[in-house]
Amino acid sequence: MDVDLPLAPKVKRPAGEPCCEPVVYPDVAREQAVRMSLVAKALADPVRVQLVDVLRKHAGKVCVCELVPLFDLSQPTVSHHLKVLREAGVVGSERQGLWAYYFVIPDALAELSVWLS
Amino acid sequence: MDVDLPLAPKVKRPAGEPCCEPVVYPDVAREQAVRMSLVAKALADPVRVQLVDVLRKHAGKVCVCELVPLFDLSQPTVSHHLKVLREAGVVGSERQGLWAYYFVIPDALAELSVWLS
DNA sequence: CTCCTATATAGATGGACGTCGATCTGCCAC
DNA sequence: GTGGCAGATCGACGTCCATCTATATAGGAG
Repeated sequence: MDVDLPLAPKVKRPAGEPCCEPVVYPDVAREQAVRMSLVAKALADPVRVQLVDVLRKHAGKVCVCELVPLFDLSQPTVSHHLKVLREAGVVGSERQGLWAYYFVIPDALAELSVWLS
Repeated sequence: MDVDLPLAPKVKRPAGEPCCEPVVYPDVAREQAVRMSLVAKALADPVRVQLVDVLRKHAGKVCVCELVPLFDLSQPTVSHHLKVLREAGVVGSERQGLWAYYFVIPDALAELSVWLS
């Protein structure tokens, strides 16, 4: 019962190699990482990337009736992807009579863009 | 049976508004959208964003044993996230004895970064 | 060889995602 | 009012994802 139990961590390195230097990681981005991962998740589908691409290249509002025939998808599916982008703050929408128009919100992509470059 | 079925599309516009102008969308990016969405999916988790952030700020190889204690996650979960990043081509790995070192592959983020800016 | 350590893999589980058809909501024309 | 149209929402289905525990692999120490 009173034997020496080998419980001490001891951190025995197999050789004299340092491996884990005591480098400090100041955790630069916790909330920032959450924000950027949400934008990345909104872009984690090729359809949504193409939707944003079309909206950005148009530099103005684009009617949904123009977006739907661009894809081999049903209208509800395209509407769902637009909703995902809108809830991520990447695009905005506006109704005019029967039609709905979507546009990009450039600031939403800025943080991720800066971090990537 | 021989009545006039109202099958003609007719595209009746509620008013004289144009709505859908005949703008051509040259489908700038189909495979490109797939590639970028795969990179975005790899970044669609805050843990993976922070992993890439740490690796980029270090500008060299970082041992896994340094990455695991940065998160409140089990070691297999961190290993899983590193695998996701590696399969997306965002990071690379290298074994030295017992330890494994990970590093960023900058070119993987270039396409998405350029497109975002 | 045996023990220990660092990492990867396997299997399970609860939850989220992409897609569809069907339906609902407004709006315009008549 | 009725009818029709654009778009959004709902419910369901199959698949993928993030996490865990448990186990496997592989290399060094003794």
